[in-house]
This record gives sequence, structure tokens and C-alpha cells, in this order.
Amino acid sequence: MYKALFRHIEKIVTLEPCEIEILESCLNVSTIKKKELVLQEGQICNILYFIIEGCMRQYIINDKGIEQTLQFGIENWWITDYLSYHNDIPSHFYIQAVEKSEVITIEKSTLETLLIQIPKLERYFRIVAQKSFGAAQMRIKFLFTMSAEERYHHFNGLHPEFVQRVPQYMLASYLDFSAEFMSKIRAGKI
Amino acid sequence: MYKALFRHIEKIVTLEPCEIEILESCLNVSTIKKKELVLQEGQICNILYFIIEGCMRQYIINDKGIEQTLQFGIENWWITDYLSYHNDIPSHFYIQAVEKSEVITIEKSTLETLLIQIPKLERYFRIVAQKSFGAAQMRIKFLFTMSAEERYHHFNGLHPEFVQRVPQYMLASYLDFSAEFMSKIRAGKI
DNA sequence: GTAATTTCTTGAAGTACTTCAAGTTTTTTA
DNA sequence: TAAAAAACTTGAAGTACTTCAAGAAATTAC
Repeated sequence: MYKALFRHIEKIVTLEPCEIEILESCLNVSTIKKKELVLQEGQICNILYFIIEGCMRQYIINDKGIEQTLQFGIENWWITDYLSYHNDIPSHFYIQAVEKSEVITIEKSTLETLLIQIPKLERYFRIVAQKSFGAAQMRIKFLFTMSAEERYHHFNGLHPEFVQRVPQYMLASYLDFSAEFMSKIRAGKI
Repeated sequence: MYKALFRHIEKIVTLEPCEIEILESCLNVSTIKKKELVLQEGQICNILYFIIEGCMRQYIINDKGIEQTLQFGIENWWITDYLSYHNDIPSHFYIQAVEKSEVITIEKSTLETLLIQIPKLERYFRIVAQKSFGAAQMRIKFLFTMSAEERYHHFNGLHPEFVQRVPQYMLASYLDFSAEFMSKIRAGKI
């Protein structure tokens, strides 16, 4: 059940059997129904989610009442609002299951004690966060330099299976253009 | 000389005197002239920079040959390309001093041994990276939800001194609009 | 302290998108 | 399996920007 996470961790640090045992005792698995929210705007986010199976997204609702997806997460990704988490401030985001998902949850207080018992995990989470930050910078680069059509084709080239997996309007907002424009790009009407 | 960094670290973890000594022996200070590059596109980035004084920026050059700033860094910020750093791949970015800057540099191999000697620093760098990632997500939110004019006024409201500190065209590209448009916003001609 | 360079401004023309509205198709639910 | 809900498509009209070009102002360099 926790195998996916152990495998992910072992790519970065090596855990002793006793450490795996401690870790195991701190984890919980939960099933999130499609469209269920695990975080809402205004709430303080004090849980980290590791996606074992399924797909989650982080989104906002803009002035016009339209949802805009900032981030998707799939198998073997962590998803959370680190700003709300670290600063204990209300989140600006919603986090929702796009598909029925299995996630491992770790609460902030549990993680704190866990990191004291297994300091190696500091390293694991450091490297995960640094790589995520690097990926966010690349994302900003693509948003800055590519046209809407280029962003779509680029993303589709990198992750064709994923494009099939989520509603078009969610992907459109993730790539920062309207659902209607996505439809026209796909039809080759641009 | 290293005081600024020690103070930054002590906000997150407490170092023993002997640890400070070890850390000190691993650091170097260097002065970067205005406009000097510390990283160029295509190079592998294996240095972390901590800004003691001055201002640096990470930018790209787009298809039209125009520079677009992705990130600024000022006093007490780390700046680097973590994707290039971790994956040993050529960077997509330039990193340059906007003003004459004093920076602490740590090379990758040095940091690796340092983190083994002082595991507490894993925690420090984890928290720095997680907060940076959170900030990057907020940045994407603002890019998604605000008009050019709103982004300017919002940024100017948060960091008025900084707006005075860097050339307008750099800030314009950071906020993702043209230098000419920035000029019109500031003149109230929008 | 004057020349050279960099940065900022302005207006006119163009364009890559958005918005709206209505209809169609697909998926979900009971 | 029918009804309801969600997702996608299409065209027409609008707009928030960009690009270009040229001059003015500020800063840097010798």
C-alpha cells in the first residue's frame, strides 16, 4: 500500500528496515472521490498528499467565477500548499481529485516528529522541493515564451497520455488559455 | 562577512559553534560586477548563490532576442537553477547581477560533504526550497488572474522600493508585458 | 564634461487571444 | 436506459495587449 512512496524515497535516500517501520506507522491512506476537495480557499493547509493512484489538481477560482488549474499531480507526486503549510496562513487554492484517487496523507505535526526520528527524510523532502521549484521555473519559462498553440503542442508532445486523461477545459486553464480556444487549436482552426 | 547567511540559517535551525566553523570553511564570498553573468544558457549549474548584498536575476532570451526575467533575487535570497543542478543538464537560463553584488557561493560537491557533516542544513535547505516553491505558485496565480495593469500595481504596492531599484524593462518582462506597455501604464495612459 | 550607451516614452497599426451565445456530443446518474 | 449534467464546438464581435519606429531623457564611461 505504501510501496509507491517507499520506492520514491529510496530513489533519493536509503532507509533501514526499522526506519521503514517508523515511517509506516506515521502514514495514512485515504481514497478521494472524483471532484472531492481536500483543501479549500481560506483553509490552512496542514497536510501533505502523496498520490499513489489517480490525479489531483490545485486550482483557483478567478473573478469571473472560472476555475483555473495551477498544478496537476499524478502518481508519485506530492501535492500541497507549502505557503499555507509553512506560514500557517489561509490558502489561496483549492486542491481536488480530478479522478478517484488513492493518496497517502501526512499531517504537519506527524511529519515534524517523523523528521526528527528519521533525519534522512529531510534530505528526501529537500530534493523533492528543489526539483519542484525547478519545474515551476520551467513552467513560467514556457508560459512566457510560447504562444497558446505552442504550449498546447509542446505539452501534448511531452505528455500525450495525460492530455487524454483530464477534461480539456482543465488543461486549457493550466496552459493559460480559454477552453474555447483549446477547442479551436485542436480542430486546427488557428 | 558570512553573518547574513548565518542569521538566515538561524531563523530555521540552530547551529553549534563547531558547526558554524565547519560551515564557514566551506563558503566563499565573491563580488559580481553589474551585468556580469554567473550562469549562461547551456552551462551546467553546479553552484548555489546566496546574495549578501545587491540584486541578481535569472532570465532567458526569447526567439526575438529579447531578455525576459523569470526571477529576481535580493539580499538573503538563494538563486540557482535547481533543475540543471540536480539533473546535471544544461541550463535554460542566464543568471546575472543587476547591480554590483556580494554573494556567497557554494559548489555542489562542497555542499554535498557539508550536508553530511551538518545534517541540520538539510532541514534549512528543505524549508527554503518549499517556501520558494510556494512563492512560485503564487506568482503563477498572479500571472493567471491579473491584467498587466493589475500586476504592476499589485507588485508596486508590495515592493515599491524594488520598483525603483531595477530598470523598468526588466520589471516589465518579469511581470510578463512589454517595456512599452509598462511605460504607458505608468503614465496612466491605459 | 562630452560622447556613447542605455533606458524610457509616445502614437499608430496589428494580432493573439477572450467573451458571448447557442448548439452538439459525451458522460454520469438514478 | 432515459434524463440530467458535464464537456466540447463553432462563429462573430471585442479587447488587451504587442510590435514597430523614432525621439527624448537619463546614466555610464573615458
